[in-house]
Amino acid sequence: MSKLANSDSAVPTLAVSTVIFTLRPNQAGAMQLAIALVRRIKNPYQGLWALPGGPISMNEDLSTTASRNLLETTGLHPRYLEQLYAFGNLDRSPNDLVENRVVSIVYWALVGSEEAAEAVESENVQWFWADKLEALAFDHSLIVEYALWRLRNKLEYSRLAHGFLGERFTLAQLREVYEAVLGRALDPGNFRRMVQANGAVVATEERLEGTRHRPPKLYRYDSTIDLTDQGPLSTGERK
Amino acid sequence: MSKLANSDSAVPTLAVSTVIFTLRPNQAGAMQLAIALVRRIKNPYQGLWALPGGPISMNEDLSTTASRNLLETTGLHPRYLEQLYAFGNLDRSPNDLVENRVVSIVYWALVGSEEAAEAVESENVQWFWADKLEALAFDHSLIVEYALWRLRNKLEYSRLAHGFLGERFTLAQLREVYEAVLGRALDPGNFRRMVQANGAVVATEERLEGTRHRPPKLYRYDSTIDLTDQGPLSTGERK
DNA sequence: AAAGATAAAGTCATTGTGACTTTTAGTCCA
DNA sequence: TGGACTAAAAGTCACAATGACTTTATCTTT
Repeated sequence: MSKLANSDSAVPTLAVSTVIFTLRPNQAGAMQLAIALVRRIKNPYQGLWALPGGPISMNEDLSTTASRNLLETTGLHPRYLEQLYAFGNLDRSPNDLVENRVVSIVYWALVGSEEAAEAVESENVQWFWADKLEALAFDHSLIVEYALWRLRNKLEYSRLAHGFLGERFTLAQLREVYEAVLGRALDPGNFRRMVQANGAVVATEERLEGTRHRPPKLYRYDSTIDLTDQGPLSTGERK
Repeated sequence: MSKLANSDSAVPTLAVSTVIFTLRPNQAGAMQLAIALVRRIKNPYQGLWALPGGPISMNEDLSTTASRNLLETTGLHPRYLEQLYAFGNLDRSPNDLVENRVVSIVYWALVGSEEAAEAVESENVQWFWADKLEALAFDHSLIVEYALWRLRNKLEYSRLAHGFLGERFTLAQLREVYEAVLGRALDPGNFRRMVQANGAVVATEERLEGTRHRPPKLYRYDSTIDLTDQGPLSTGERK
């Protein structure tokens, strides 16, 4: 008798969840793609890891709910946020719980590396490497796999990498982001050519000092481009 | 006091709508992209045209709800069905109706030309040319615009055109589908080369007789590929 | 001053593509 | 019966994009 909305009117519950990506250095010092997960503290799937999320709010846009929820559970501010998919199939919950059907509108987010380094990591909130995830609660493994695919695709014709980096960065750092997300090495020369032809990134006068080799130029994004969201709601050009 | 689920527990209503595409010959006999719309018979927006849709069902997958609803309101069977986006912003309804917030999970569908020709067209269900739509109810104009963009994009690296065509077709017919969807003429020679390089389409032994010129070969799709859906739920390769 | 390292620029072959031409194989009509 | 007509089908050419690779430049370290 605890569920108010769900018990007799029998409509699915609406929830918003988010797949949170960042880049973190591994033991070897190389950047690697990581995902923030929360531990479930009640059944079903108690003890397993799952995507952070929560119920929808009556007075918020969906994306606002996603980013507020993300902030509340992990303390993180998304640098990029986009809707991924609405998951609502009947078999999402264990068989004996079909009465508690949940439709999840899932977003995915990027968080800057610096912020991710400072943040959280409590008993029940932790970072996991994206390429070796254990089995997650519900259909969340499937969701993460799909989010990974979208991230990798979108990286190519978008300036998504900005979501991981600071204001100024070297081309080697930018390439490291691409390599970490795509999971493979890229040719430095060809990468440079590709980035410069694209035009979204411009060189500054500054250089990164303190390396033990020729100091690389620092670059920045063209700005004048809002990163957050996309989707059908943007008024500008679609890309 | 009419709304049961919505009055005091205050959760948004969940609905499923669908953007239904087909190709129909215009006055000049050329194929053109069309969309099926239904007329609203009550407020808000009474009398305006809108996307067909309905409430979610407790015992159906989202895509099943979409295709059932599509069949019930228009009599059409979708040849292709894919989730488009979940629309749930606060400003979707007129200001005085924010209490009745609706989150719409929108699908888009393709219907074969022959079936579309036979079907419906009643007082309250009609086909409209996709490129000259009047203003629709709610945010449905925005939704249709986004669906059009997705259709045009997906056409390129997918065998979507099959959703409009029959089993066997000439390359000229296939090209006509592309031209209608993309809204521009394509070079016949280059189109032939592109399709054959792609490999999704194979020639049959048959030819289309009865033309007043050299009879073209009939082609068919490679089959072994299920067209319906895609999205994160497919087990096969992602494309 | 030489070694080591990466930045930065350049080379080369292959592929994909838009615009266009030529050849082929049928129908239509005088 | 034969030439006009039409679109199918194949081919040509120039150019842009890209993967693999080489060369040169510029800094730090020893």
